[in-house]
Amino acid sequence: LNTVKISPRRKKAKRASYHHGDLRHQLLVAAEQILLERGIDGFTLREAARRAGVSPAAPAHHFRDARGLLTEVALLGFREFGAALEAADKAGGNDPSRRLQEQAHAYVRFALERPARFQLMFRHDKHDMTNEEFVSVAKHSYDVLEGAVRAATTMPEHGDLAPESYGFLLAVWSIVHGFSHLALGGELRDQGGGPAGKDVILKSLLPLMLQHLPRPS
Amino acid sequence: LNTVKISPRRKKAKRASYHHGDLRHQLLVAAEQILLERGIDGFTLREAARRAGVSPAAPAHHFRDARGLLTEVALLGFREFGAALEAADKAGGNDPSRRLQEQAHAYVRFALERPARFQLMFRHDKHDMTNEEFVSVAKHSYDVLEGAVRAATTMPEHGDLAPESYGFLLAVWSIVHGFSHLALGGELRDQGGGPAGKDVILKSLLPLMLQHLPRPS
DNA sequence: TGTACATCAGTGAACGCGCGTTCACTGATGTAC
DNA sequence: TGTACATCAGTGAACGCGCGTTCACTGATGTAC
Repeated sequence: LNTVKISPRRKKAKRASYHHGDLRHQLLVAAEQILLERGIDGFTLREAARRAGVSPAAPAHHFRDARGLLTEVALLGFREFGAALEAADKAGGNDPSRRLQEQAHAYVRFALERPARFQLMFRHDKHDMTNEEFVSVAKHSYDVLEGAVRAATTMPEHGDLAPESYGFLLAVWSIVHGFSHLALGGELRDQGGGPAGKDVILKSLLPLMLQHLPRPS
Repeated sequence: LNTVKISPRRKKAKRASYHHGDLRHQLLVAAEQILLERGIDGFTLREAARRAGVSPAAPAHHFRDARGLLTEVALLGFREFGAALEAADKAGGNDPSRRLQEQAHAYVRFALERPARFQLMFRHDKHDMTNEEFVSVAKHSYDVLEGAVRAATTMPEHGDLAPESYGFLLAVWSIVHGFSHLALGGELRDQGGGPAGKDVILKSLLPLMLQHLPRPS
């Protein structure tokens, strides 16, 4: 009892052992906080180490380098993103149009709720594109969206996409991606008047926008 | 004659005078080259000075600091961008739908032809938002787009935008903005198969996408 | 047309900064017997 | 249950780097008379 209480080297909550035990995870958490607070270019490996309460050399035992850590954050982002799209797709039931609407909504919701991850996910200069797992997880998100577009345009599940379907896919992808970027970039802050917060935009304007994207024939 | 030819301090083409004479402009040119080659985060003021053949302290006589230079680049970008949108709008004649299509096309074309400017223009963390001229020039581009949307949705030229019109505006803006970002981010490189270069996308897919954005009522 | 002088637009050396990464190290943990 | 030893996951000091910016300076240019 006493030895525990008097044990040296406790600063805050206390770490029972010399080894951190959870450092890898905590570095990822710290990275995401930094991305949020300072933006992607404000990220530094040293700051992540600082927040995890560890020396600047410690992260090297868990990630090859700074880029390796960010790649992992982006990978986790795409995992969650893909899962969100899949869940939305399921929520759309058998109606291809609803599946698409749900996915579009989920896409924007993810971007607004996890801005740090979302923006990092598409900053290819910040991660390691030779990481096969990352590439494949990212591809999967794309496939989920493509699946709903195939259904909406009555295409078979495999084989080349017809040009019209590809155009349609691009239209949907562009609109949700563009809206997400505009919103995160603060581009919509001024215009539009009214009491519009992000929720209002999501709940009333997104459906309005999607009205303009009926599925072809 | 002789004095000119033998004049010292000529390195390459020759500068007749001690003063540079065109430094401000050349710094802007150099900045844009750097943005192109190294991306926005690869820009440094010293590198711009280096390319202009001048000491690192020289730029301070023309721009407050590094951010000031980038703000100027972005401002020039928005000027050209706004002009391109206006020209496209005029090219659409009296047909609101065509005016919109032309503007959308011009939007994407600008992004693909001037990627450095375009990406910088929307990176608010890199420029000085207290610069009134910058803000007003940026606003003007938005107004040009809004004008065509008003016409397309039979709204008066002034006064608040109806919610449906605003949704429509957001849809058009999002789609061209999103497409531009996806293309510049290399997101469309792999998928889609076929011989698709950027031109193909622009000429065949953009119209396809816009088909899905008929004007309301 | 000259001349005195103010201003302009450069130089180059120096500053302090925080960064990513490397290095030799060491105490803690896990494993084989 | 002990013990010997390999491996793991940290430390902390140090490295070299390029950056933005400041400073005192100076030669070139423009202006007033």
